[in-house]
Amino acid sequence: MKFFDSKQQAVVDFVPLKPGKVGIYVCGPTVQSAPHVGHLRSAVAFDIVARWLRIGHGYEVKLVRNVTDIDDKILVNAQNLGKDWRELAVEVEAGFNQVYDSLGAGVAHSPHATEHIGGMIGVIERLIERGHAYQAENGTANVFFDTASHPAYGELTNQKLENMEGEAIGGGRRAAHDFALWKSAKPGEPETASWDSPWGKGRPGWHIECSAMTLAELGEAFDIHGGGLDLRFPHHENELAQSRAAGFEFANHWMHNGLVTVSGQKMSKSLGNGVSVEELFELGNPAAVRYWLASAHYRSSLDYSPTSLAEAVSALGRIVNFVRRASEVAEVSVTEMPHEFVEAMDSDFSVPVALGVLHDTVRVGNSALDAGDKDAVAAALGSVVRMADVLGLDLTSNEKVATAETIELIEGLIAKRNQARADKDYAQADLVRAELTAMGITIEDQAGKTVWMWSN
RNA sequence: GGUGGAGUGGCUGAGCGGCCCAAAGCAGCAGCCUGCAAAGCUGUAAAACCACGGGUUCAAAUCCCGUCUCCACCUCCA
Repeated sequence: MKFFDSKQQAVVDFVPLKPGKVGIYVCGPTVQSAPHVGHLRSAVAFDIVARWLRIGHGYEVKLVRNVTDIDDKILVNAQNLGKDWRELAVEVEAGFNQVYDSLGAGVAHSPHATEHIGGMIGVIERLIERGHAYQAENGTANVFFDTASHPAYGELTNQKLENMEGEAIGGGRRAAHDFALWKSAKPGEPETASWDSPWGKGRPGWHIECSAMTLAELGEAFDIHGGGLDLRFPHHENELAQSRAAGFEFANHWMHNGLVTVSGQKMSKSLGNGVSVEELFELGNPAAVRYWLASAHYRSSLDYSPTSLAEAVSALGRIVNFVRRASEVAEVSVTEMPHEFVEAMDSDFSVPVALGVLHDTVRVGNSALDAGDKDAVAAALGSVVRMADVLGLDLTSNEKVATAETIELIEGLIAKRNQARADKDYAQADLVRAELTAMGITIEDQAGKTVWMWSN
């Protein structure tokens, strides 16, 4: 299989460093405030990558997504809310996890920055020993990475130091592009937000967290480092520089997912055009949201609009409907995935193409249903279920989950309507149907029976 | 100033030298099915002349050159 390596800027054949095993590290959220759509896109994109490597290739995949739980913004937001920063971090993280889980994009390994302070100090010490980092000469505990000492700096984003805009020199920084590895504790900050280090009390810089956590979770060399396109610079560039300067192989490949836009513009906190997760879930169930998030290639930008989400709801509904109908006449059998699907996934995770194949299979299956060809139905069903599994689409999301009383009520209404139909009292039948519709229920008259499901 | 990416039907969105008189989904129209619907099937319209102008090639949406427009990154951001 091949995918686009965003460091090499080329499509490459993927060969795991260790046969049969794949290590992936994806930059997770800074738990400062509630998740927005961009976080979801990244999570779903890399979840699909991991699923495909597992299901499609049988690799043993370790997918790590970190949690940055100490950061300037967490401290500021906590202070504004009048609560302990650690409490805020825990709360926000719980919110993230709930959303990730509902989308089927939860992760088994989620190291926290605050659990790896020791490892970060270790990497920093190593960098100082090797002459790639220095403590600020202004008497603070600040430690900076010395970009001038690392000629490869800029290799990830193909930039030259002299062309880059830099920060103002200050705080003991020697050069504009040197970045903080360790940040000195400042007066007024909570005591709990600083740790002892050889350079004095302080906390880690953002980039060093990931270098230390990849090392702890995946070792000195691992297969894929992923994250949103907006993290390429400076975050990933700096991570790479640190880890390489410290003598580690680091990531063999890099993958970056495209951003979510609104009317063509990047969705971000700073622009204030964020669409909340709640808003999304009002328009579609989690499976439909996932479908939508996957509906554009992971490297393209994905433009948000209520309409595009509504289309995802309909498109997914088509798949769900097929599986529901097919399941009534056939068992899910273990079936091969269509070649076209496999090829699509193998060529840079072309999910949009894969979805096209999935829909083609659904249409074939629907035709088989109409023709009463049970073998063909079973084949299509098995195939669709497997493909949906690869993409992590939950096809049961509008199954009849309801209390016994509700079910009884619904079935009573359906019986009432069917009696009216039998009596040819269609006005009455339509009234009952309207009642059901108002309850959020859609019904389908099939040969000899009427089935119901939740609308949407 | 530097580094990348993108412009394809009404909408979303694939394709990236010949299988493209361009996938799939959504939306539309007609027929079948239905008491009517829903779901589904079948068929189908529109100038999709693939941003624009040149070029290469037997062959270009796909390659090259130029132009325009848009986006991202170079400050925190998935």
